Amino acid sequence: MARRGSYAKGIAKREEILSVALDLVATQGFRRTSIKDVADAVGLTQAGLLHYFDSKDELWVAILRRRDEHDNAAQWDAPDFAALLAAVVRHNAEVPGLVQMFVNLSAAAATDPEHPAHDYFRERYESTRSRMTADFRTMQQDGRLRADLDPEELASVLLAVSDGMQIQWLYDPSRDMAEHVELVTRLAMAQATTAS
Amino acid sequence: MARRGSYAKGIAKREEILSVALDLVATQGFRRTSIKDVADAVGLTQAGLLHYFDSKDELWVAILRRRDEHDNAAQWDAPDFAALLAAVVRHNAEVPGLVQMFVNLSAAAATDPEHPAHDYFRERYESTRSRMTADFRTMQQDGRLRADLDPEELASVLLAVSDGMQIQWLYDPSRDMAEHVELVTRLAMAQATTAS
DNA sequence: GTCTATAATTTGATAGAC
DNA sequence: GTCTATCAAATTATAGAC
Repeated sequence: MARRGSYAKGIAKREEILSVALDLVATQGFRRTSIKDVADAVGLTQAGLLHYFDSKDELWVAILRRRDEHDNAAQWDAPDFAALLAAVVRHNAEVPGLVQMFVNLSAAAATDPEHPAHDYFRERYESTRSRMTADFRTMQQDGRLRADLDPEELASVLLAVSDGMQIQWLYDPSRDMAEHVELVTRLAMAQATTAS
Repeated sequence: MARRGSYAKGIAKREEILSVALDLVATQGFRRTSIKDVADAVGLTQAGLLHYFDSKDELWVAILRRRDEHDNAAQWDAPDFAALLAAVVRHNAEVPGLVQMFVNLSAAAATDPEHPAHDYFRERYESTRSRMTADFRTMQQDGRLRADLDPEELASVLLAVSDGMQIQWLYDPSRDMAEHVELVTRLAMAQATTAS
């Protein structure tokens, strides 16, 4: 079934583009990667590639969205929320292309409301912050999290640490992003006596 | 003295360019501001403006450097380091052009070693981190800072929170950057019982 | 010190054929 | 679904005159 017209092929090609683009970004840098580079790498012309994505930025956003889906679907064997966040961040270090893309796009879209990724990021910050906030409230009721912290503020802070460490990591890959995130979660935990 | 050739005038014009550029960025957004826009605003042609700066990115970096100088020279009536950092961050909210510039350039330069601002940022992260680290060591000796924290890690984290909150603030200006930074410093202080 | 004029790309996007 | 051809185009950067 579905022999020609080949609906499935289109989907597969789209997927291929997404992962090849990601590799290219990781290899030659986000800003040095043009839509034409990606097209060449998947054996298409630039115009051919734009058949799959409306614009360059739409392509980048599609990659970010796919990452979100994977992250949400993944089983992060994490005992608690702090560990989960650290696990995600730790995983990011394995995908430098995504980090580059995230850092650059979130900055570009932040200062331009017309940017194709603006809404994506605004909504992403809002939704992850509110999801984390809810988790933190529960943890406070369970006595696992310090009661004197504002849950929403803490959520913001953790997102900020994670974003900020990505930048520092890009300048100096020897810095351990996950470890720094864990430092903050440790401080936020109840009876945080800290184990080194 | 110095009537013609007018050395002083060149300096003044340069200063004028720097501050007009900053205003433009704050008004119309970093990515929407071209070198020609700045030239128009100061009554120069684009080529005329490039007499003062070697390239567009050099102009941006010059603005950032000037900010650093001012910040370092300023008297931030701050009792301790935590308050100082918060004061700087709080001040940033008054200069949206600088925040936009910082966020965009630090991201762009992070993923491109050839970027004119790459070295500036790498060195800036390194030097501020090490200065903060030294401060924290002293504070630990004085018993003002929790002894179980790695001073350098804490320094990284605070820079990260500050950078990360700038991004969130650009997406949602109602979030208070300084307050979030203070949350972390509070947690790091010795006997952090927190006052709301 | 400032301008005119122009180069030099690069790169993203569209129209229409196959 | 993919290509050819072409546009749009915006900038940045440079050479050389005044």
